[in-house]
Amino acid sequence: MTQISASSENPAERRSKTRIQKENETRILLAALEVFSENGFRGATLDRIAATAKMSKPNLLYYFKNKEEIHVALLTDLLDVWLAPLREISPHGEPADEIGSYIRRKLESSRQFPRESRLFANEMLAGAPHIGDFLQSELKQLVDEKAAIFQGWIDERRLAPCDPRHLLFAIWSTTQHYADFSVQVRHVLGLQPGDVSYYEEALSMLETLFLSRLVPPGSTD
Amino acid sequence: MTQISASSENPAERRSKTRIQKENETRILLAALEVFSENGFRGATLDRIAATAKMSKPNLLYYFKNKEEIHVALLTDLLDVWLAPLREISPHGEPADEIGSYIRRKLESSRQFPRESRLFANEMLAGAPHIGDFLQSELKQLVDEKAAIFQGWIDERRLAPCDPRHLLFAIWSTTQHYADFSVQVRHVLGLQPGDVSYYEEALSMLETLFLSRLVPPGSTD
DNA sequence: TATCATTTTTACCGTTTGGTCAAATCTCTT
DNA sequence: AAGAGATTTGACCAAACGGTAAAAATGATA
Repeated sequence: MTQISASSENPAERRSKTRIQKENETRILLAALEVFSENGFRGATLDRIAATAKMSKPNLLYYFKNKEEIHVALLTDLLDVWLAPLREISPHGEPADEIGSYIRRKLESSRQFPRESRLFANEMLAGAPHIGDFLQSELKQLVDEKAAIFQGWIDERRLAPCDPRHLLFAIWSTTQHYADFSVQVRHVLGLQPGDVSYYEEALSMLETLFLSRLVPPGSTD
Repeated sequence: MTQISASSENPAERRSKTRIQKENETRILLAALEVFSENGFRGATLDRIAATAKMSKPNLLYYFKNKEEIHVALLTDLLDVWLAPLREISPHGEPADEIGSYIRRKLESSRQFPRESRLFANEMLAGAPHIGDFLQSELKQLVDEKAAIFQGWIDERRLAPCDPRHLLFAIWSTTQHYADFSVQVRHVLGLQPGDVSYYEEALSMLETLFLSRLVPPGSTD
């Protein structure tokens, strides 16, 4: 009697993945990330994903049963990456340290995972049809939790009075901007297509903005 | 002899537009803005634009010769809206006033034209295939000009030392975020789909962030 | 009201798209 | 080396896609 393997003809439902299966799923997801992050869900095509993955379309559909399933797999992976920096914010540190290191983590995430960031941005622009539930439940809950930390600091006069959730929005937008709008950043700075040297200047700017004072006290202050 | 009208069969090339033509072009552009801003150029379809405009597809193509021409028309209109707030920055005002009013203009622009903002964002995410030239020439030039103003203020110690162009990036990202990521903002804040009441809190946050001090001076500062 | 230009519709075309199927090939184990 | 299972491919399909042609309907004007 041979070893029992999953009876399903669908490789995704098999108990343990083969070497080839692991390799190909990785290749597909990488190619899909490239295509989805540029054109969004509707603008992406299976043909382009297959071509990018150097694989025939039916072969691609042997590993993922349809377009949506690939997209969901990418988004699922993405959400962990997206949340990780936020989770690390601690109520026990100094506000300046905690906010500063959060900004650094977020900016580093933009540099390391620009396509993931654009995938997320595309999903937002489309009205978050696939991750609306996540935003309303998991993310909202985590934001509420971290906002409470900020509010504690505000009450202790260790942070300027402000809406903590909007402070988070400001950190998200400024850091993600360098991934999502990298074309614009490069064009305006006069850099070459692949050049990402602006991240150091970006960090410097964001630390000035969030942790020190941009406009000195003056007559109109 | 009857009045000479343009001999072309293409309504776009006629000298003066008829009432119906003006109405229908407006309807089409409005519908196209809706569809393009949600799904990007590739993700949008003529069928959906036609349906949104309550018009048959061939009728739509009677006014615009193809999909790209509609997109170009939208982007052309958009760029003026996008640049307008930036142009107004003056070297003669106080830094805090100029930056403050620029933020207010930008944020107001996000509130009034969220779909235009998302259209722009979609174009960026796709790698700016249609407006890359604009970014490299017109926008870069204007940014350089305004950055020089900021640099002047920095030299005069009226603004903290920072890269002026990254300061502009920070203003762009934070203000546009409220249009581009409005779904996320609403979900995190627990607001209803149409609710845009967060713009007042947003302005308050951004004024605190850019014009005053977020983290008070402390031991770790 | 007759006329002519403008506008709208119906019917269509070739291509692209998401996806299926069965046969062929490959890989791994015995 | 053989058999079973895993993988890959080519041929195909229906629907959606961008777009066209020509006729029909409407509007403006004399």
